[in-house]
Amino acid sequence: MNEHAHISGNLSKNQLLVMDALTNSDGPLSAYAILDQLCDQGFRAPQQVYRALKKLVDFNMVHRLESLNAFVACRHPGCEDHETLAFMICENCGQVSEITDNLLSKRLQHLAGAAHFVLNKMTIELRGVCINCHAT
Amino acid sequence: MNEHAHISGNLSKNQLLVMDALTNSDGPLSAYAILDQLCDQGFRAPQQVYRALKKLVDFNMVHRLESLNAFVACRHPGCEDHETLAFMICENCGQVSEITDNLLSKRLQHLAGAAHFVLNKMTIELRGVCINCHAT
DNA sequence: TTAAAGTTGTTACATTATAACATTATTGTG
DNA sequence: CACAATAATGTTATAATGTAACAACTTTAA
Repeated sequence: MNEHAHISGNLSKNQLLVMDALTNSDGPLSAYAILDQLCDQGFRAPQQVYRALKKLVDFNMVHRLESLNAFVACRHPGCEDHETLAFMICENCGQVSEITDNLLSKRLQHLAGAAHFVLNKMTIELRGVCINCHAT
Repeated sequence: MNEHAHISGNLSKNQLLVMDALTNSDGPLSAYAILDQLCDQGFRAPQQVYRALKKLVDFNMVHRLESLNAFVACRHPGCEDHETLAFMICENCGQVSEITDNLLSKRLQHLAGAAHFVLNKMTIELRGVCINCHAT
């Protein structure tokens, strides 16, 4: 699989099945929830899900939400040119929205730089209640 | 247990044992690593650890690192008046340092506010290599 | 064509976390 | 003090999440 694998036509069978499950879901899914859904398509063991997820995360088509132990399809507009930085996760309805913000990114890089800390990865997850769920 | 429980004299026996284990550790510990350490003191089941951890996290004496599934004693200077916002986690030595930064905090609140998202909790974890570990 | 890399299937196991129930200890109030 | 309410503890069992390891098959590229 080459560096253009993020075009879904290049995905393997299992990768495509897992990607579809996530894309068709309203919100994040756990690996085992995906496994349950894909039993009909022949999935039998968690490895089949985890292996596909690993690739999809590598391809930046799927994000892992650390605070939920769950995975979500990338829904950021313009999936090619962005770097998703943060997530807002509604604790009521489960909806996840992605944040790309240059000021935030710069500030975090500054803080790391000031500490001479070489950044590999940033995990930023905001938990709360989305606009639809606190409509009074 | 009242709102002054974060004074360690007010901790229960198990809470104190778990707190000591974390305080004496170089870096974060998993719940089961704590359990192993405390077998000598009579700990037998994970619940004993998880229950103490829950309280210590409530008291803001311990932080949970979502990206590690591990716990770390609060080492932020001036443990009374701060709100730890973020963590830098060295993937080489395991050291964790805490970040309190007003600009970062304000930016995140602004982003949430702009989306009319009511913030409950922020999880910000920076993974990388600390200054001691990339000394060339 | 054939070696390398990628993908799949499968069994077993490791790690992390919670449910549920019974009991004991501590605290605040009349 | 009595005693109700709250907090803490001990324990067994189970749920949920994630990996190791091995064997086979498929695709890719020289």
